[in-house]
Amino acid sequence: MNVELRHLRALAAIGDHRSITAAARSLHVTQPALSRTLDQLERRLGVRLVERTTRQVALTASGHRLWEHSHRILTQLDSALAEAAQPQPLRLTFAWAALGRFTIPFLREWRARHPDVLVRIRRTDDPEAALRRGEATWPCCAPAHDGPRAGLVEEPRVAAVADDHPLAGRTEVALSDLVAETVAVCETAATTTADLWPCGARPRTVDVPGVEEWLTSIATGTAVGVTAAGTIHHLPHAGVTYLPLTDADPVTVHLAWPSPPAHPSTEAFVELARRRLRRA
Amino acid sequence: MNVELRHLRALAAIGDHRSITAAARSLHVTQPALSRTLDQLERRLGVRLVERTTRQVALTASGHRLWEHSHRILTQLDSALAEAAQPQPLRLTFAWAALGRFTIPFLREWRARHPDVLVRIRRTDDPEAALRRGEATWPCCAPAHDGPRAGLVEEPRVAAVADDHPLAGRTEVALSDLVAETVAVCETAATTTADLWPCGARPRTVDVPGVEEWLTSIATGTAVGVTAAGTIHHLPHAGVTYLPLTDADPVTVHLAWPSPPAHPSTEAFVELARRRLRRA
DNA sequence: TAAAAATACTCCATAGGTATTTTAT
DNA sequence: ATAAAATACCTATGGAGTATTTTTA
Repeated sequence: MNVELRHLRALAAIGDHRSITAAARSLHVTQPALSRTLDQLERRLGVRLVERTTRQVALTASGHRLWEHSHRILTQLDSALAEAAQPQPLRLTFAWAALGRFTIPFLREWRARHPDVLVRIRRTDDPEAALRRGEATWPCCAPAHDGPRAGLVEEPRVAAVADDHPLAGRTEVALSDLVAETVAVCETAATTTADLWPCGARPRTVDVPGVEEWLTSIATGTAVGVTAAGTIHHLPHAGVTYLPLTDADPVTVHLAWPSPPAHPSTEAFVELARRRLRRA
Repeated sequence: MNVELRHLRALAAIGDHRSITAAARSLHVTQPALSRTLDQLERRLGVRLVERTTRQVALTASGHRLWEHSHRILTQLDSALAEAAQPQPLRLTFAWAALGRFTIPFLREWRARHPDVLVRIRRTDDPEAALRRGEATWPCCAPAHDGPRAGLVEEPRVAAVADDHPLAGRTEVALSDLVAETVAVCETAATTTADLWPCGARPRTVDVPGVEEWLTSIATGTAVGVTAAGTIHHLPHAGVTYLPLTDADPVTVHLAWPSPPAHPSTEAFVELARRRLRRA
């Protein structure tokens, strides 16, 4: 059964007007053409859809169902096409901290230079997956990614502990202060693992599936965390205190993008990021 | 933009296979044909959907969105057509009591004689509207309907009062017992109005929008109701007591159907109903 | 250089138009 | 008798095939 959109449009209009002539007018075709289109649809489905005499046009049970479905499907198609025809936003995905304190100024500059290319920034627990699917145009912080990427700003690391944790009163901590703790590590987008500590003097770790669970386990005192300083600005932190980690190497924030680029402005975006944020 | 289903199918397959040649194979068309179809779609939308070189095919941001939407729309279309191609159930709609105690035996006989024509029976507050739309094939109890109809069984009327109403202890009531009460009358599908009482000795009435509200207003003691005896079997009646109404004329239950009939078995159904249920 | 996409061209299937006939009220 | 749907016939658009060229990894 080789049904085409014109068949759906035909049934939709005929059901609306309860008249083939009137429906034909509304579709800007002639009455015989529409008559044949309806006949075709019925033959291809093997079902009577419209009960018609020269005086009266009425939908059958099947026709009524398909009439409703046709309207729904045509509406969905219209919005899908309208959406596709519009310029798509450049999607930027991050798990922890995007570009830290540089995020806002950088996006402001982008907007000034490319006012027509919208950037939509969204947090997700698994930016690598979004990158692989080609869905998110731009995950940040993807150290394990083997596609094209650019190392940008360096962020100092900070420790995250519960507000009522013994360390919370300190003004700063060292790696050695955390060895006796349990450190929460995000499974899909970790910025910090036990490798940060010298071999032999590593804390216990516990895997958490996402940022939400990472924060919760810290706020409840189940674990402590280590992350990039930018996280402080990008995540809610009720019940969590962040402290500078004095002796840990900084994190390098990477920008990664799908190859080939899903969005036409990809190259321009990378270029601007490189110019403004390289080893800042 | 004159997009057709073949464009959606093309994009769906190309997105799946990430190759025009492979997608063309799966669609049983040649590679040049599919190449042109994709090109057409992009031109008609004015948007690049697939970033392609001779070695690599990848969806753009817009292409990815439309690829997903295409799959969804095509799936919906398939099921809509499959549903339409199947024989539709004969829909029977009622507001209060269908055919009362005859409903089950009658539908059993129908099923024995027409095992291939399913009957779906559904309650609604406004069967007349369903009938006008041609959606429900068969509302019952439509005394005001001016289309084709058949008078079938006669049902005695009963009074409905709250369990804790003074009349609830009686074994039967008369119309005069209800004159001092407020009678709830359904706006869209009333079987009983104040006309039932002799002129000059009529009770106060209150309009309710549907059966649900009718039951509630009775159970809470706000009003009492009068309906056909079949209602007792077809409606839940927590908190409501039904009593025979000794001196009221019985209700004639009608069968009404859309003209022309939406379902091909309409005539057969009416005929059987007439034979079995006329003035039963 | 090899594999895949794009282009050139040809053909014919069919959607849609005009003219006319049939049908139901 | 009249208005609307169905049928007959014709035209031309454009979708799909074959053959070939172009491109990139």
